[in-house]
Amino acid sequence: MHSMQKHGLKADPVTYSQLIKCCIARRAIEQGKLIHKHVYSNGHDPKMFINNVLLNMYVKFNLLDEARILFDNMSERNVVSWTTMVSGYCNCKLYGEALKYLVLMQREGVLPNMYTFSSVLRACDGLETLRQLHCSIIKCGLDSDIFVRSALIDIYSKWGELGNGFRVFCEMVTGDLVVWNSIIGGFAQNGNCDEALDLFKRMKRAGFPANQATLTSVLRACTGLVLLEFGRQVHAHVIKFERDLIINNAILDMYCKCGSLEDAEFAFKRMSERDVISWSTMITGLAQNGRSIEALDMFESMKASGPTPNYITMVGVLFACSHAGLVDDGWCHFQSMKRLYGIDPGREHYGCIVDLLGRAGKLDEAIQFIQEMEDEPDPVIWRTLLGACRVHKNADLATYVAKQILEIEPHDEGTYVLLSNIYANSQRWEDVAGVRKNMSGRGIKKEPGCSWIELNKQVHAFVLGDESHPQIKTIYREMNHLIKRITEVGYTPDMNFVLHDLEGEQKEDSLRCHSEKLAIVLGLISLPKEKPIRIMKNLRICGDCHAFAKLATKTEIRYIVIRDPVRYHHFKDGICSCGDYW
DNA sequence: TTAGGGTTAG
Repeated sequence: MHSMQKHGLKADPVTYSQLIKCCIARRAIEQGKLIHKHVYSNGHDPKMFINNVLLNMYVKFNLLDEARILFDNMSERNVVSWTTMVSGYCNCKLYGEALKYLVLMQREGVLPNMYTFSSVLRACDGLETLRQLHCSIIKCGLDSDIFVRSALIDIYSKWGELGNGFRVFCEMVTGDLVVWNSIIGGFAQNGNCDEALDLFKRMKRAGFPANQATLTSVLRACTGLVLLEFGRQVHAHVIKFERDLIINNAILDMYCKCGSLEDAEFAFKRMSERDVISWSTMITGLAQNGRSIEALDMFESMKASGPTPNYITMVGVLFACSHAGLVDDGWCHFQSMKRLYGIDPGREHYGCIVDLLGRAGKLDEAIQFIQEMEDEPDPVIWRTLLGACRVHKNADLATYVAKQILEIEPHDEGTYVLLSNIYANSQRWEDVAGVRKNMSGRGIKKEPGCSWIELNKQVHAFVLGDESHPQIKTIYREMNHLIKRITEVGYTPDMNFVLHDLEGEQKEDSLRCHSEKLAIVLGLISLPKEKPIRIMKNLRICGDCHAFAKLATKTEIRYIVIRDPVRYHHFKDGICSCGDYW
C-alpha cells in the first residue's frame, strides 16, 4: 500500500478488496480509512463493488456514521449496499434504523433477499412485525434458505412463540447444524429443557456432530433440569475439544446451579481467559450456595485483577450481602455502585437491599427504603418484604404488604400461602381461615410441592404423600427408622408446618410425607455413603424438613444438598450452609 | 467480487 502511494499507483478493485479484508481481520481502522482515501484519490467515482466493500469495512468496525456518509454519497446502490447497512444497524442493536432501511430500500424498488431477511429478523420489535416479515419471506420464496430459517426460529423463540419456531424447524428438508442449534437453543432458553435434550438426541441420531454452540445450549438445559451427572458428561465431552469462553462460562454456571461449587471453582481456576460473565457467575454461584464471604472475596479479586463489574455482577454481590446478613457491606456496595462503576441501581438491586434490611429484622427501614425508591415498588419487592415478615413474625406488617401485592396481582397464590403461614405461626387461626376462604373464592389453588432426585441418569420425582414410586414401601420403612434415629438426637416434628398444605388433610403424620423427605430417604438408600444426596424442589423448603435434613446428615454421616427456587442448602454434620437464615 | 443465521451470568 505504502509503495503504491509513493508511486501514485492505483490498485484494481480486487486488490483493494483484499487489502480491506486484511484491515478488517486485523481490526486496522486507520489503515482502512487510508485505503478509503486512496480509492477516492483521483476524483473518479469508484465502482459500486468497491464502495460496498468499504461500506462493509465501516460496518464491521461499528463505525455506522462513516458507513452512512459513504452510503449517502454513493451514486449507485444495490441490494448488497442496502443489506450491509441493515446488518450494520442490527449488529449495533440499532433495530429501529435497520427496519427503516428495510422500508426505504423497498420504496426505492430494491427487493430484499435472503441475506437481508436473515439479518433484519433480529430487529423485530414485536410479533406483528415478525408476522409481516415472515409473510414477505414466504411470498419471496425465501423460506427454505437455511440462514433465514435459523433466524426465524431464533426470533420466534425470543418472542416466546416457540411453537411457530418449531413449525419452521419441522419444515426443514435438508439438515443444517445451525438450524438444529437454533431450535435446541430456543427450547433451552424458554425453559423447555426436556425437549431441548430430546432434540439434541435426535440431532445426534440424524448424524450431526455437535459444536460449541450446541453444547452450550445442552449445558443450559442440564442446568435448567439440575442434571449434574449429565452436565458432567457434557463437560467431559467438551474437554476433548477446543473450548471457547462462552462454553466455559456455561460449564461454570452448570456446576454452580447444580450445587457443585468444587467443580465450578476447579473449572474457573483452569480457564485461560475470564470475562465479566465468568466472574459474575462465580460470585452469584458462591452466594446462592451459602458461601457469601467467599463470594465477596471473589469480588475483591475481580476488582484487583479482573474485568470491570457490571449491573449483574452487583446483583450477585448484593445477593451475597443480604444472604449473609452483612447489612453494612451491602449498603456500602449499593452506594458505591454508581460512583465507582457508573451503574444505576435497578429493580434487582433495590430488591436485594429490601431483602438485606428485611432479613436483618430492620423492617421499618425496609419500608422506608421502599417508599424512597425512585421506581414504583413491584410485586417482587413486596414479596421480598413479605418473606422478611414471615422470618420475623410480623403479622401486621405482613397484612399490609400482602394487600399491596394483591392490588397489583390479585391471583398471586404465593402471597396467599405466605400470608396464611405467617398467620398460622402467630396462632391467628381465624385469619388463616379467612385467607383460605378468599383463595377458594377466587379459584386459586396452591401449586403442589414437588421434589426430585437424579439417580443413575434417571429422575425420581415426588409430590406430597406420593405413593406412586415403585420403592415407596421401602422408603416409608426407612423413613420410620430414620425418624427414630434423629429423634434420639433432638428431632421433634414442627406442627406449624403441617399447615403449609392448605388443600390437604392435616394429618398428624403428613409431615413425613413431604416430598423432600421422601426424596432424601430414596437418596439415602440408593447412593453410596461418599456421594452427596442432591435434591431439587419447586417450592422453598419448610422448616420441619430443614431440621430433618440437618439431623439426618448427623446420624447418617451424609452430605445433602437441597436446591429451592432461590438458593441452595448444603447440609453437613448437622448444620446448614444457610445458617438457618432463609 | 462485495451482504446473512445458532451459544454464557441476574
